[in-house]
Amino acid sequence: MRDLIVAIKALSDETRLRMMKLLLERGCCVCEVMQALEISQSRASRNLGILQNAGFLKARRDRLWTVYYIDWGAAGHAPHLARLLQQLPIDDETLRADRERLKRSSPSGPGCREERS
Amino acid sequence: MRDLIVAIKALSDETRLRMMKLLLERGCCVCEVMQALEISQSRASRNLGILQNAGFLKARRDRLWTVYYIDWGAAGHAPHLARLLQQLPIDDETLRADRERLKRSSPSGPGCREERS
DNA sequence: TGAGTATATGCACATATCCGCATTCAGCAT
DNA sequence: ATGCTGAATGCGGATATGTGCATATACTCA
Repeated sequence: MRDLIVAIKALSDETRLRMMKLLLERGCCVCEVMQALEISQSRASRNLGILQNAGFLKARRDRLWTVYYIDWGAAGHAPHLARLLQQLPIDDETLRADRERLKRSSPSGPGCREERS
Repeated sequence: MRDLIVAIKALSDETRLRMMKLLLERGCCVCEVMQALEISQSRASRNLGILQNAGFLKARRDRLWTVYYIDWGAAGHAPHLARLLQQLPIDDETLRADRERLKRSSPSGPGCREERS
């Protein structure tokens, strides 16, 4: 039960829920996530780590970047929850904006190589 | 999205997860829940209230007792999550013990006095 | 090698969560 | 009305969580 609670708790935060909805579309590196959600680097990294630790994500290195993506083959309940989340129709303006910014972002886009204000 | 987060957060606690698994079997009054989970009255009442507020439960008064039960017709995402939780096979000793104590409990156990109609 | 870039992490702090205790509230019976 | 019982709640304190800042780490490339 402990792992189930860890998984649910990981989803019970707005930042991480937005991350999951984003990553359910496609894998992203940390800088893409921080651009899409307009959050700080440490916040992005930390919360991605929590999702990974809960069994939702895996990390793969691609040159300079660490790409996080849904771990559909993980043990435990995380994949079940991820699929539910994927099927759940959530009508939300924030999520739409995140998705929109993700399209415009890239691993080498502004915010990755350059500093933001 | 706010209501979804409230719902998920409600499930992200061990006490409340145990309550949900119990109530997915049958409706219970507060004193049955506190007996089955072996928790204090205030703890039971408070957490049942949180689950109700999140859209998972409804309360009905039956003479002296307040019976909580799953609200399958609730608006929002709670019923979806409840169904997932119901279908999720969780192999856990604590949950088994809770179920066992529930069978032995009644609204007239220690803390409750009378038989139920 | 050393500079540069993406990501991770230690720390401090504000806020949120959970609980027990005691009290209060609400319904039933006499 | 009074008394009894089940349930809800205000309060205080311990613990957990989320964040920014600064720094450390890991990796790439010249």
